[in-house]
Amino acid sequence: MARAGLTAERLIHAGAELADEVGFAQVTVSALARRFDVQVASLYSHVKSSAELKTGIALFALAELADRVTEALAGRAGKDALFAFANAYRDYAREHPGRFAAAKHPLDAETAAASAGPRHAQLTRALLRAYDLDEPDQTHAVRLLGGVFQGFVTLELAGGFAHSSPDAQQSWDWSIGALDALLRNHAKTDGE
Amino acid sequence: MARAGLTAERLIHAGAELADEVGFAQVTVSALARRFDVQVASLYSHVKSSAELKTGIALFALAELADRVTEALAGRAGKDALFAFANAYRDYAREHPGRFAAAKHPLDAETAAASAGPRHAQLTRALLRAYDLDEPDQTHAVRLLGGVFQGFVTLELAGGFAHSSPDAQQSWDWSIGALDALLRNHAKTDGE
DNA sequence: ATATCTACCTAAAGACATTAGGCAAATAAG
DNA sequence: CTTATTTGCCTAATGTCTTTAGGTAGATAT
Repeated sequence: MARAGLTAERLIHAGAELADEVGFAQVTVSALARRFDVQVASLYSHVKSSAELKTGIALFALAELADRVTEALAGRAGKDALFAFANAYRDYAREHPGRFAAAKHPLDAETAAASAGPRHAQLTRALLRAYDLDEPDQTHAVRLLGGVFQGFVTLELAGGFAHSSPDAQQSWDWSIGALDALLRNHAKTDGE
Repeated sequence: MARAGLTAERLIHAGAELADEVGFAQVTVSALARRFDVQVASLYSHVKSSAELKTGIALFALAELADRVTEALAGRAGKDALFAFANAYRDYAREHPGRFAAAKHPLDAETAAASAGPRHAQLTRALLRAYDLDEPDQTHAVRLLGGVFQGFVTLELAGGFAHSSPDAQQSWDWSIGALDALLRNHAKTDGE
């Protein structure tokens, strides 16, 4: 029999595609084996376990998303950069809902530290440079923005804003615009 | 043999407790049967399926959370109400991480409409009354707040802010305070 | 006390995860 | 080019979870 040519990378990538098609929760070793037309046990030469496979997909998605954001941020600053970051994030989630779900997959501390997670934080700090925030405000802002992006997009993808007007796009633009104003108001030593 | 006295309600409640102990994803019909010391198949007289059980826990958690928020909001308005709402939400998630995860469980449109989800939106609108926003700004604000609460708390619970200073509490207070300012700036016909 | 109902049971089948051990295809050594 | 070695994929088997079908005994009504 001809070999299928499996590798951990191909499995993770196919797992990401499968996640976008059927949902991250439905990504199983068995489904992946069917997709490659091999026996289930064969995958275990390349991934240690189902958990490791899902972690691999999570790391892949986090890195891909960070790449997108990096590209979106290039040559921009201030409000322009904020919108570019936010839209890159949201667009990725809408194009790749399964990978986005994977990116939210919990990682143990060690894995998280080696993931693209810290890169996301760095990208946010780069974006915030134009807003000229003191510490610890900058860290607060990193967390607020992370929360808004992830939370809003998650709710939108879950259908939370469907069947009601105005459409989600408008609320998104309004929210990011409001955050821009919020950040400008907090520049440097500015209280309350 | 003495009967265990199972009912759908007891199963859902026990499922919520189990979720807090071992994680919502680990709540299974089997684990619940072990907890009640009955055979697995016995549960199927009370719940149609594993999916229905999880949906039941999700609805329970959403309602419980809405109750908490309702209580927190009583007699408060403006910034005070905003902090009360936000803290009730976050405290619930920290006290009941499994139920909080359950509350994020995707529901089909019909179930979602009959859930406490719309009540959450109404509570947010009640909170926003003091900020005197025009439509569609009020809807935008409902969505922004929903996103921030859910996103920030999810990231915090996932350990995203661990091992770094300042602690999450400070970022939370800063963020909610900043949102209060944001909302005040957008009162009525206020552009930019 | 008998009849009905139903809560919980046993039994069985199907899906997924995982491990152990085997064969054949790719690769390296002669 | 042949032989030796590695290793990619296979078969087989076990355990867990979900779900359905049909039975029994304990609760409830007559």
